[in-house]
Amino acid sequence: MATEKIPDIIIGRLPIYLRALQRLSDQGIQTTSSQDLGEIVGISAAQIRKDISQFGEFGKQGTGYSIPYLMEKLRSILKMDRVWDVIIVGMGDIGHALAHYNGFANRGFHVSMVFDNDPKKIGQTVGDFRVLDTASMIEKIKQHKIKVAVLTVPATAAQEATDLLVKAGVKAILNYAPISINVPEDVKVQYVDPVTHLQRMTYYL
Amino acid sequence: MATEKIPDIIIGRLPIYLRALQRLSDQGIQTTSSQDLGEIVGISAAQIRKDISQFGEFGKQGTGYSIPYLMEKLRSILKMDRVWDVIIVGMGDIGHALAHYNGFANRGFHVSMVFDNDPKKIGQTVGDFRVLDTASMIEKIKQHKIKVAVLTVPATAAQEATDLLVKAGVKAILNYAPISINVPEDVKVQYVDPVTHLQRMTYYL
DNA sequence: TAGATTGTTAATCGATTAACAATC
DNA sequence: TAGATTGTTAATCGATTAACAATC
Repeated sequence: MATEKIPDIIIGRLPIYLRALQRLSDQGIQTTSSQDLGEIVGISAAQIRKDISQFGEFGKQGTGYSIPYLMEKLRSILKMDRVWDVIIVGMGDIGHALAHYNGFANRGFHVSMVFDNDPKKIGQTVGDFRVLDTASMIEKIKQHKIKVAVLTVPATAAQEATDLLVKAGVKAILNYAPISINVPEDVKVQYVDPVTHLQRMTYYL
Repeated sequence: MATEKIPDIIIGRLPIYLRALQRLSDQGIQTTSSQDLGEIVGISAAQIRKDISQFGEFGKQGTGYSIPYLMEKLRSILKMDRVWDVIIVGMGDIGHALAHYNGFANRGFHVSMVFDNDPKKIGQTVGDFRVLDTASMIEKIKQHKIKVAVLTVPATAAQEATDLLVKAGVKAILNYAPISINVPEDVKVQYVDPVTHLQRMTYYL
């Protein structure tokens, strides 16, 4: 164990472990090993053990890891021992789909508001939400102390929307717009662009 | 230059460069440097030069890279000098959103068919598509020689659908189901799971 | 020419793997 | 106890960065 700085690449694997553990847990399985887990997620057993051991000794020699215990630890490490309020910015098709997505609730996130700047969309209902005006976004974010946002605006609007989010105090942005966005160092961004992901694979075809 | 095996991590950055170049090109810009490009995408200039130089000498000392020329080269490397037919499997909210997404066409992908196994959805119209029965999927994939699929089924159906895709000859799967899927070595998978991506960031909050 | 920027080398830094003592 | 599996070390492997000669 060592609580120095943990590489980002390790942090990136923890949610994958957690997801697999949740799945095993749903199947009523109580215990797993680095070997088992590795086969499920496609990562070597040695790496899984090394990753987990960065945070403590959560396993037992001979028997492996208690799934509920390891999940609790991983959740706590990832700050998933609470529910995070999230906003969705941009009510196009993807924004709609995410507003309806029921996979957030039981995995630690709660969509609390959705925004758009199109007068035709503002005030309309999407799923359980009324679409709010982007003009009021900074205020609303500050009011609710929102730290996490999902960006589903067109590429042309992405940087402008990002700047608003940053100004309001958002520290984590999941960006569905197909463009790189610039943020201060203390703001994290993750990119979801179907085309970019597809292009990563066509090289090998 | 060296045409040995190129690391996957480099291949993964090329689509990001390409996307940024497209954007510069749309703005009428003809030339860029590793410095410029690096600032846009948040990657060091040295790394960009090194990545690009794996494939040839595409720049000019003193002036940098011709954007049209570099784009052409990157497209060719990524096999984006053609249009790839893609199918979407699973017509839930995300499948719907992707079926309507107009960002595929001008970036090298063409959605050719969409599938679902729900009798209520089969035969219905989604965007420009008629929803086809998953039961006919293997046959249709073989017939059209489809190599690329987008998987937007529920987690519980993901492995089964994957097995069908693999059996039919699909070699690249963009998986939106929140679960790790197992495929043979010669099949590539990219994962898109909003929750996993969000959890990668909450650690830092 | 002078200035700018590439492509590439060598050095550094970081991540992964293999192996095994410890121990449940 | 015997078998299994962890946590950790050392070795290997790979990626990034800094620096600069080459050259446009």
